[in-house]
Amino acid sequence: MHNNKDLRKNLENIKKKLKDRNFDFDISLFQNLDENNRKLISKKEKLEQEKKLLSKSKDKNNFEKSKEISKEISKISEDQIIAQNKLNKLLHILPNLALEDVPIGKDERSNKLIEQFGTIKKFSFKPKSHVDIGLKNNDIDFETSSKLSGSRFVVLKNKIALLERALINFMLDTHTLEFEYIEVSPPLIVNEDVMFGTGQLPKFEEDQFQIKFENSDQRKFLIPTAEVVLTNLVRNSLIDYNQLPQRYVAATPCFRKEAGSYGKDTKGMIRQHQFQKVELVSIVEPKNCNAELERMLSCAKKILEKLDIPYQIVLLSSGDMGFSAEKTYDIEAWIPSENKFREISSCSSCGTFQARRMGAKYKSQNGNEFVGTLNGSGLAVGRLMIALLENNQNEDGSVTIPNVLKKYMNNLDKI
RNA sequence: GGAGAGGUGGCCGAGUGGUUGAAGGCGCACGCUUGGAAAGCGUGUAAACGGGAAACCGUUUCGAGGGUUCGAAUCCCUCUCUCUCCGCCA
Repeated sequence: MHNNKDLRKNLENIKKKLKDRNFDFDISLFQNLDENNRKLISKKEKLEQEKKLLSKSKDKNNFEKSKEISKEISKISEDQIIAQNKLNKLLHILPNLALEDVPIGKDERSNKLIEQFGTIKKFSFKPKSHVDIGLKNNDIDFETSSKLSGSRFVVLKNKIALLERALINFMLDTHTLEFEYIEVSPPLIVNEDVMFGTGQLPKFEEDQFQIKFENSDQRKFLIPTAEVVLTNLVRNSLIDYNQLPQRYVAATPCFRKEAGSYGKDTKGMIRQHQFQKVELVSIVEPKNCNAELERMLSCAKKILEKLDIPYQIVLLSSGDMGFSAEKTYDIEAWIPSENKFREISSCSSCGTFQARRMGAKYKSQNGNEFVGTLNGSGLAVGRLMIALLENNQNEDGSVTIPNVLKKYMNNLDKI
């Protein structure tokens, strides 16, 4: 969410920057709604002041007049709330603006390759996909999952289930012990305003799974990522500056409808309605957002380096970034069966965009200011498992367990 | 699910109809004191929105929303959350 005053002052500039985010901002619509709203506010305030004076006078002769003003106020208030809602409807769907060093472009074709790590293994045989590898013992079982839950779910069994747990533990240990993230085990169901805070609502409601409780008209949602809960840990709060930065990590299931992606990645575990993800979130002073983004990226990269999986870093273009982001790096891991890199993490700085939505501030030296928020996958577990299985596969169909993972895998060398 | 008690500023905590945006304490900031620090003393310290170049001014806000009243933190209703006890339960 943007600052209203900034918006008013820099309309043309912001319109241009929103265009870079593929958002067509209607300036005159905004101005009409904004002016109408402000007109009603000042009208209301004048009446309120008048009424206040009358009641303070405690003069019985004024009481009738005061009653009349009350009626007028409630009528104008209704109009004002309607005007405010109309304005909010527009403001709430404006995406964040891209930082200066973000490449401008409509879509992923303008993304910028930053670096590559690791050497891509040359197989002496045709590498199998994770789906085929999982067919052994039926440990990645899509047949059963479709029976249970339909498409885009999976049942993992045996050593593959163990591998999932091992990867989660390995990542959590790395982030907590080496990088000072605080481990959190959060709720997976959250309130509507929490989803608003990080920007999933109102614009992306169709991607979310909604939960309805009995005897309540409140809507709740399954989290699409732990970013939602971890970032909102600081919602509606005022933090002392010496309590920053705060760094949180959580491994949670994530739930997504994946609306609009029908037909895409239908095979295998790449795109599921439910998947495990280890998520990193930082709450920082806004001036430190950039440094923290680099730090977060390096924490996520470290996981792939320890597992010796080749990856590349991509700086997303303005048009390819998520709604709340001001700058995003994707980490893409090498997938042998597809002969290409695929997204396994996305690390974003959101500046103060989410903090405004959440009402998250800190006491800085110059008064109370909104905090900066960042989030990144560290990493997506399902996709990491795919990368690991495929990159470490042997001709006989077995998969070699990397050294760092052995202690989490009951000391197995291979599966 | 039953019974009770609560939700006040960054935090704790007074406050039961009229300058209460709100005592007191803690915290924080600045100053004095000190060789330096701590302690001590003094001063200051809510937010949102609107107007203004700014100083500043105005309105709102005591969990949320309604109601009573000329006037509500204070009275009434609904909702919500927290705590305690009982029941049930992984």
